[in-house]
Amino acid sequence: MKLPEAREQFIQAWGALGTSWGINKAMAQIQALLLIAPEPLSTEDIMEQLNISRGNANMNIRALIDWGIVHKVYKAGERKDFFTSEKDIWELARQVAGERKRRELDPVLKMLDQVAKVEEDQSKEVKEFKKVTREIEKFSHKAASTLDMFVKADQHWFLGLFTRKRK
Amino acid sequence: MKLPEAREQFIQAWGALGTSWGINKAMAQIQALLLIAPEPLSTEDIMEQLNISRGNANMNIRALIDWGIVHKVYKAGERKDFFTSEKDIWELARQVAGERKRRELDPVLKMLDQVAKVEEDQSKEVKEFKKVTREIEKFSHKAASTLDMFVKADQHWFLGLFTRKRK
DNA sequence: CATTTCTTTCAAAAAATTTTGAAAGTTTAG
DNA sequence: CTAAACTTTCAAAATTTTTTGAAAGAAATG
Repeated sequence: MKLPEAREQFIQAWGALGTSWGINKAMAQIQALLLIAPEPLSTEDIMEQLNISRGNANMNIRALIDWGIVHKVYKAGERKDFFTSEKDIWELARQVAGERKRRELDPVLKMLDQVAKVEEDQSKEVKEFKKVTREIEKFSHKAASTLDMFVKADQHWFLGLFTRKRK
Repeated sequence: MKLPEAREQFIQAWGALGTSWGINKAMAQIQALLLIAPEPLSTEDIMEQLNISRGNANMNIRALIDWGIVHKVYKAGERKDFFTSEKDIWELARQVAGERKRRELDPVLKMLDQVAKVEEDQSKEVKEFKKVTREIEKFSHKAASTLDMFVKADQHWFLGLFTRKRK
């Protein structure tokens, strides 16, 4: 297999994966492109390689920067902005996990806290509602602290966790 | 807070959460509704409570059944189909994790295996491509086996894993 | 086996999301 | 300060996804 074909496959698959995780295709593909690029790329490089417009490229580069996984790089003697992706896959995962927790899990926790205030009574509707939401709350707190741990942990700890012999 | 308000909040939030994880709103909301319903609901119940069409309800109920988290229930003396959600949140998480692994992670592993065949040469483009994809492959295999473990594990094991004192 | 009840399908419509590109804004160089 | 280089914005267009609803299909009833 030749590089251009492999590249194409990689970028397509990364885009598709992004899509099923609620990340738009262009954003995922830009990230894929930057991941495998040995040097930082300019907006124009990205536009050309992925066949997208300037506006689209600009918007999604900013979104990636907001996620903390793409960085602006200044090249000496160049006026353009250049961009690189975080290349350490563990760091990438940590960053994404932290952001998604903050953006999605934290609001759920807040909602669960709110709905926990529903008045207790004898109806089975309320009983079931309370039961289920309480369980989700417990689970979510567990998930939240697991994620926090992952975000703070070093790679070695996490790797060791699952290879440790189970008694 | 009264039940109808809490219900509404819960269903809305669940729908929004689904949306940012690539699950359509109706599907997530149906699941939320079934989760907190003390008794199985019919398609009509769901249509009424969520204000959605018959086709929409039917489609998404089937999708939830495909995911293995909603089940058909036969009620004695009733001709209609009734539906319940899996209520154990751990089982729910396991089911979803297993399905997403199968649908999304496995194809990525296949793609990585494919692109690993790219011809080695001296260009830094190929070198970087190989380096990054190899790292992603290692990470993905780790993720895959962690998910497999989670899917097979009992709740207690997983809970214990993260509360165990770290040395 | 005809009728009623219920479920499924799917083309068309609606809604949501993404993309474009041109104009406005900013920064840098001379 | 002026012009050129570059970046950002955003309304409109394109695309994708979701939803609708009516018609066709199945299954149960009497």
